[in-house]
Amino acid sequence: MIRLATYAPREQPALTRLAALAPLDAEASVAVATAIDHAATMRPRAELAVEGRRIAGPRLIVSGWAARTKIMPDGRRQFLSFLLPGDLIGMCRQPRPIATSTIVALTPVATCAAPPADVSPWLAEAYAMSAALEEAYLLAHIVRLGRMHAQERIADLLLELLERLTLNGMASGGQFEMPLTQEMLGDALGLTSVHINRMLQAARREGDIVWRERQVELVDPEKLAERMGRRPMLVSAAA
Amino acid sequence: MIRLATYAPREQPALTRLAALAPLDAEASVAVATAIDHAATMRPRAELAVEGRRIAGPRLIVSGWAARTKIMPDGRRQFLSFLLPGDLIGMCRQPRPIATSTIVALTPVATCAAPPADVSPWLAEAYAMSAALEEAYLLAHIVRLGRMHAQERIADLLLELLERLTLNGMASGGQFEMPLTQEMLGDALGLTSVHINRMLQAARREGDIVWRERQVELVDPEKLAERMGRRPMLVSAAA
DNA sequence: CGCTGTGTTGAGGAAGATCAAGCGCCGTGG
DNA sequence: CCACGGCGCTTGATCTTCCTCAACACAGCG
Repeated sequence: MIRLATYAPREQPALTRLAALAPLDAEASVAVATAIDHAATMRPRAELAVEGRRIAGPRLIVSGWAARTKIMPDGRRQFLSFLLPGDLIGMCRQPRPIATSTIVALTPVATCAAPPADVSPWLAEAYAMSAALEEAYLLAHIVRLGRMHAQERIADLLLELLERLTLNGMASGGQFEMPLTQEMLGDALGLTSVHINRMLQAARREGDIVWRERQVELVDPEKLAERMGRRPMLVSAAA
Repeated sequence: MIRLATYAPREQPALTRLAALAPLDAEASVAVATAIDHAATMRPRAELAVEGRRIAGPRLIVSGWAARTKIMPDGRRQFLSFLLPGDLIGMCRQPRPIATSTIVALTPVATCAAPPADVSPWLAEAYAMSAALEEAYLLAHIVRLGRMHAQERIADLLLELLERLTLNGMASGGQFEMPLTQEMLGDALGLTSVHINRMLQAARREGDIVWRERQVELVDPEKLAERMGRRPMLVSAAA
């Protein structure tokens, strides 16, 4: 299902992801690769976009993790989604390039200008797939928050992250590097970090996940996904 | 803020909304009005779209309420969003017209084919605004589910509905007709109908809302919005 | 060396779920 | 015409999940 095009070396997650979303031709691959060469990096906690403010232009995440966030007047914070290498930001086809949410870097993040879609129809296709996936993940997040218990929320989110990181080549064998703190996980899942901690311990005790030294392993992703009634997004989006 | 164009009679909420999103010219107004004349109606519980299945084409809600839903294998149900007169469905600019979620009619619903965007640049503009608003409401819903208490969720959702129904002319003076049952409200807000019931009573006791005979009145929407740190979506989207 | 951020643990409390029952309303069918 | 059943709303009792507050261990880092 996940195909690696000739021009998508494993070493470059952003290119790997786009090539997996659509079979990029040479023009597209070169455009993306050269764009990546001109990436700029930001520190953790830096804001890649601010809600209500104009966006410079569409950008591509080259490395690092970021999150779209909303902060309530009393300080409560909610992560709307995570942004991983290969994800696009500010791709509104709208005339008004206004950010609908604030985006904050969770780790050191490198981004580059996203090559315009008219470089190649395949690149445009990849962008379209990316946008469709993004919406699908937003909807999945609503279900998580609305109808899942703490343990389910955690498992479901980790499965999503595994899926996405597998797509861009940053995960394999159910294992990936996890830069998120338990507090960040809580802010994404509508829970407190204390509760996240306890539920993670339970999951570890039950042998579902192994988590040490910033490395997460989902012991049996298929079984876990089955238990949650989860299907891979790409299948449903591309079917 | 909400302007009524010459061609948007109060009697037609769908047209009213589109005209409020962008100043429609005669071509656009006529196209929409004639499309509305060919609306088809469906019964409650009928499905306007099914997740993973192809969509016939973009459609415009003419009257009635619908909801995007996800149902988990064990029967848990989550409403992703509500669809009101003037809302569009199936407007994916994607090559693949696949529904990302199931849409079910909550009341008798009339829909018509959405006039193509190239009828008029103003109509295209209205569609773009509509899409931007839809995303903004999705994000707001995530915050509701993730970080708000039951009472806040209810108040916030009612404020959103008031805002949207005011935009299409179906509400005035903080008052509108409410076809949703308490169970539907629960399915949208990630709560049980029992708890919705109790929280509604509390809100009534405190004088925040009046709800009888399918009519909802938010006694002081501005104060309520202030208390929740809520701003009108259109302002932030169009600023 | 103290500081800050992250993970961990405990005790107690509050929000919301679950289970169960009853009520009023309305459409349907005898 | 009335009995019936279904649906939506309401209420009570009880239980679970998750939060809050607090403290402490540990590591990296200036």
